[in-house]
Amino acid sequence: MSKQLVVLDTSDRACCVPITEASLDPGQAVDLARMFKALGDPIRLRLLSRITSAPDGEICVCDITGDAFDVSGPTISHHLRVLREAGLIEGERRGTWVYYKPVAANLRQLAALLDAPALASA
Amino acid sequence: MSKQLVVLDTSDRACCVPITEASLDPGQAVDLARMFKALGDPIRLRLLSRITSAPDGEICVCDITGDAFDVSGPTISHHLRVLREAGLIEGERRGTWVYYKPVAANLRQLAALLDAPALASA
DNA sequence: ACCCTGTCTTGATAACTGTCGAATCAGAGT
DNA sequence: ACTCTGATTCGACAGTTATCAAGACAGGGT
Repeated sequence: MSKQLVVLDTSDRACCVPITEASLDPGQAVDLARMFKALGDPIRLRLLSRITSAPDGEICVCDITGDAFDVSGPTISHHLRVLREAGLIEGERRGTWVYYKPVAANLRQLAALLDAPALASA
Repeated sequence: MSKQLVVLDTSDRACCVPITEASLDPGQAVDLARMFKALGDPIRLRLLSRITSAPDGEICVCDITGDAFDVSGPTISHHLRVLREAGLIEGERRGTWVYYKPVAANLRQLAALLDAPALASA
């Protein structure tokens, strides 16, 4: 269960090249789009923000459920699953609680793709 | 017609702060999510790549329709509209043809949000 | 063995999205 | 005016997604 995208980076340099540099390979675009799509929801964006900004580098689900998020527990769980299957976070159960932490490599890959020095003048 | 997100940046510093730094404001999350969602489709990602990597900084729709994209004209048009309404590109008609170019400020804002130095160790 | 709390899965439903064909609009050139 | 080409909008349909309530699973404590 729990298929999970790890780092893509198949052809050593294909990853981490800004979109300004060349037309995106169709196959790569699918994987990248899955990650961006996972970010394309306000609740997931806030969840990821909470996770990445956690002091210990990880956060307990118990600290987000029923909090400022006005959605039910299952819905939170669903969004965490989407983020996890997109490869943006990863979770681990420790006793009663489940902890999530970001997958930095993939987050940085997205940032690099959008970081467009050639666009500085627009 | 054609509502279009320009730069968000309402509270001078709210923009461009990495998600690692603080929990995202719910209102901001909505606007940011709309941009990420626009990137969350392989065809749109490839379209944006073509637009941002165009030599002249802009590209004619006539150069993408019926090209390597195996979707119909109306579908291309639909995706361009989504990108435009998200504030990632902007279009202009010149005579018979329509040209699109990226909105660099908003693209850079997304990159900055994901650029997470604090995550370097993961 | 039993419950209790935390988290996830299932099943259902309403809303949204991607896609196409057909129709429409915008300009340019006879 | 008419037509031709490029681009968009409209209407419809299949597939996907967000959400919740109800139920299931995992571990810890009594």
